[in-house]
Amino acid sequence: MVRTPVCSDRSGLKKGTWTPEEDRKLVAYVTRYGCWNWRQLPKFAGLQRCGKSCRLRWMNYLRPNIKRGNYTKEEEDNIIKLHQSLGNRWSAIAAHFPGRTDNEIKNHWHTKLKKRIQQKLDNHDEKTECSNSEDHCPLQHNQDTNAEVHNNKNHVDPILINQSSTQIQADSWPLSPNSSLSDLSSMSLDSTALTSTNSVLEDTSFGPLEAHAEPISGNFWTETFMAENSYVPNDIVPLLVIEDLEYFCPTYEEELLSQNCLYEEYQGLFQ
DNA sequence: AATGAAAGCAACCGCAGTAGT
DNA sequence: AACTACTGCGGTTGCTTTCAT
Repeated sequence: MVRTPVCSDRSGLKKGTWTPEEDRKLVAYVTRYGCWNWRQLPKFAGLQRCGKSCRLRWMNYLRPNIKRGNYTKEEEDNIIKLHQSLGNRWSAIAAHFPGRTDNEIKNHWHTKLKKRIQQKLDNHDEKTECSNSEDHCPLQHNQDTNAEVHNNKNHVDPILINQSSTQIQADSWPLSPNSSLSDLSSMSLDSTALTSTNSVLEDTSFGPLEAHAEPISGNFWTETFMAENSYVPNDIVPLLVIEDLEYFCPTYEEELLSQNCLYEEYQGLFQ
């Protein structure tokens, strides 16, 4: 059996920037059916994309609760600390920052933080002229040890051992790979995602997926929801799950209306 | 206003890890 | 144990935007 490439142009798959229409289709599909198989998903969602591309788009931009930009000083300091201890393990670093993606943190590191550190190093070198003793260059020393740490998968993150920062709560904030429907009510929506989500209301264009998708039932949504949304704030869970199982998606249109209602309710909680 | 350089960012690619058979 | 199918990760690319001249 020959494995077909996950990403291939031979079948005319599209590459490059995602259009709002593609976003809408992806959000609509994942919102309704979840990510049961990324490789098959584009076919059923009506997308001329490879599964990998769909996954990336969802994970980095369309997934609910994504935070974009506006890094706080505390976040940046923590990224630097974590990078010193974890090296380039961006997903591990991102796990400490709810709503941040590994890709964005990686980009932020390369475009901002790395330069900042380099400047500090340069300044430090100028002031101390510590060219021959690493004992006098602790930051440099830390960077030098990164490779060693990076190569040791069993390395225990010292920051995790004695973690006092509220920003860093690896256990309580795993970066869920599969946030779904219910998170829509708690997400900090970027404009694209919001547009896409709202547009879902009008999208009934899925074709052959019906044959493959799970029927929408309480179990389907409950199980998916509970499994995939461990980081939904506790006070939202009852609103979304316990009280609203019936209310939750008895039909597609009602489901989508529910999302909007829940989103509005959630917004109301914080006003 | 035009243009080239630099910075920022979204997306792609290839590899590693893992589950299933 | 060997192989396939799939997911996830990190490195990298290249397009777009911003800035400087």
